[in-house]
Amino acid sequence: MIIQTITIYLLKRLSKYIKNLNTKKKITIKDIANVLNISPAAVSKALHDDSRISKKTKEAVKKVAKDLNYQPNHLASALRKGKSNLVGVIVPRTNSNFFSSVIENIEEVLNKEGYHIIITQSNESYKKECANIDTLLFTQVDGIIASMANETVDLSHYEKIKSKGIPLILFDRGENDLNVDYIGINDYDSSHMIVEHLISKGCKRIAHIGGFKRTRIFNNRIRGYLDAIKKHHLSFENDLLIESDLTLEDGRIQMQKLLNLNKQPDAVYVAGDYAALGALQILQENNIKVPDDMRLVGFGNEPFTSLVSPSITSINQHSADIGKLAAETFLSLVKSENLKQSLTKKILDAELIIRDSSK
Amino acid sequence: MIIQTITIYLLKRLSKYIKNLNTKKKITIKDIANVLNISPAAVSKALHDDSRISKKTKEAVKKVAKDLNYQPNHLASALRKGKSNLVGVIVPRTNSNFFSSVIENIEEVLNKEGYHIIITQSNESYKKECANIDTLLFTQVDGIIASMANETVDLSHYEKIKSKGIPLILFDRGENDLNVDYIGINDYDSSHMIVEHLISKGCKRIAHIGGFKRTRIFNNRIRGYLDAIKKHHLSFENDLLIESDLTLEDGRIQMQKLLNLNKQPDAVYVAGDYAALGALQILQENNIKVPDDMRLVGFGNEPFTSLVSPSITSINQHSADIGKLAAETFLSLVKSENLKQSLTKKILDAELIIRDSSK
DNA sequence: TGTATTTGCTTAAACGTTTAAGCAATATTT
DNA sequence: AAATATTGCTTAAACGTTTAAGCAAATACA
Repeated sequence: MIIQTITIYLLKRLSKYIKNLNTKKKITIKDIANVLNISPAAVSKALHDDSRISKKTKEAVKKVAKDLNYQPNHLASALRKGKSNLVGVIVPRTNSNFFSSVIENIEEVLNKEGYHIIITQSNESYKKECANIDTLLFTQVDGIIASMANETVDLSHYEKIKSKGIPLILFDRGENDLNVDYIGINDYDSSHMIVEHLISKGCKRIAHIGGFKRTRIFNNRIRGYLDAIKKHHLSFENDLLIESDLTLEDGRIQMQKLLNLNKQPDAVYVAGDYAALGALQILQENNIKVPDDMRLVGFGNEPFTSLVSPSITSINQHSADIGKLAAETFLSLVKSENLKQSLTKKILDAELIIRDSSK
Repeated sequence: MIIQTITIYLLKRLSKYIKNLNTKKKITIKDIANVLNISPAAVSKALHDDSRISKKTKEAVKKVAKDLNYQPNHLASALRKGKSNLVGVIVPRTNSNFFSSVIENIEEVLNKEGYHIIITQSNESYKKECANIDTLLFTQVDGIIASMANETVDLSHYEKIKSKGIPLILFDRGENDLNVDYIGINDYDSSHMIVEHLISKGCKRIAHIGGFKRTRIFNNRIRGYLDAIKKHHLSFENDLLIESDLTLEDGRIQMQKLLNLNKQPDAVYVAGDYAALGALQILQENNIKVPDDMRLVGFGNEPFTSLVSPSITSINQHSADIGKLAAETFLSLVKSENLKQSLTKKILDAELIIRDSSK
């Protein structure tokens, strides 16, 4: 009898609030507290399964929260707790399978720990990268995981992140001078491996359409290429080493340049798969048989490399592992109280996937 | 003399605070207020150029803010003001030039009004799209501008946005049932235009590699194609109409299917440029001359369409205008007090860009 | 039985901002 | 000179949450 009375009483209070639902006023923890005649603090604790709240209260709170369609205000909790549970991710672009796979895995690891991610793209532009960092800092992210734009040489905007005491993790496109955690593959070794593979197939004039020298990873690939050439006493000509932005379009342009040489190469190693695809198109348009007349190797193991004909030999960068490691590095940084970042490199070995284009 | 004394006094206070900079404590307006011996309210107003604050105070506040490297806490102001100045953008993917250009223009328009954007990608996945919406609502965005994933049929997660009273604007991939603002091009007419262009070139068996029927825009393109075929009394065969996810890879696969038919088509209209590129690759690998043996038309006017040879005829979707219109629609919605969204379509006319592949 | 511990809450302050209201002091108008 | 308006601030509350501290009541322990 008494219980029934109480129930009816509560139902009345509830319906009063549900009526107000129409008038767009946001439901807060206070509203739930009012319905149940308990304090907002108790509601907050109940929603977070605090051990000092009775099971009965917890259930009641959760039921009312659901009935009222309560949505927690992230701004308020972030402000109070001093952390936003948001992590910013900056990539040059999201179109490549490599970056989107890294992002996917970052997200997977971080979601499990209650973090959400905000993705931004620099489009390889320094200016855009700065703007992205500003947006992320503005949003009060708890950390930033980034891969640098091609254009970036000045690092002051990254220093800004560090100076705010926010964990910064770099992957793929990193920079030693920043003294932060870095996750990547062994570009030098991978490059070396590619050249030796081509040499083993009898190639004598191996060209390299590389990325920009100023970007560390591309520089490493170029060094790996040069050292392997030197090691095997092959002739090196300046014309055979080309810098490129590694887009499909530029791959076409640079390949055409190589074909215009007096002495054409017998193999081309392109530091990116999209540019390699462009190169392949030009070769086919010029009726040059791949791999018979010219061997071709890409980098990145984009899905299409196995789909085109001939399929393109490439390097698998273990994007999933890189993403997971980056996220885990962030988590371990926020868990360790005294944030003092240092240059900690995690270098994964890459894998050469040999396909028709170099057989 | 007095001024000098005051200056020295302030410098001392300042230096005390600057010393504390090293101990990572965040600088707030309170700190600035302490340095200058004024109230936090005055600082806030000074930073916002309130007319009731003297020029002298404003300058002093801004100087100290800079010296202390003050960064406003967005969470606090968002909480207090009840708006985050953040707008969420959801796209199927950011790789296509169309979407990245739309995003760029959204950003340009919104930045001018003090808004920042958060980009999320659905990767054409319904599940991912729901997760994106949750992240954006969690971040308390002031509005959402979205283009729907291919997979999406259930609209309840979009209804969730509407029910929270947050402006929702759809573009390109929209859905009438949601009754919100929509910006797009006239897909039906564009499709019609393409078919008539091909007919004018003497084509009799025109195939269409289209998107998924369930997606409104692709359905419209299919209807435009069918109606144009019917209007000109061309024969229609089921085999000539194919559904595709419009990736480069699938373009290759579907083109191959068309080539395997007993009676091959003499023209192919592909509803996306990437898939059109894939189709072109297959045609060239099979030594089919484009446009002589087979005419080809794409959709979207991606930059590479003009770069490949033969260059590909395509439809310019006016991505910049779409982005600007979407952003402006959002702005006008937040400015109008009583947010009551209705199905307001802004349909732009598209433009057929005729290139070598259909000449 | 009395004492210590645990349970289940409440109170109140805090996070960093913005803003309505108010109040002197100064400037302008009559 | 008195009345009014403007300038330049301050005070205090608010946004919605979390959390340290505290306090009764219930339970456990000796």
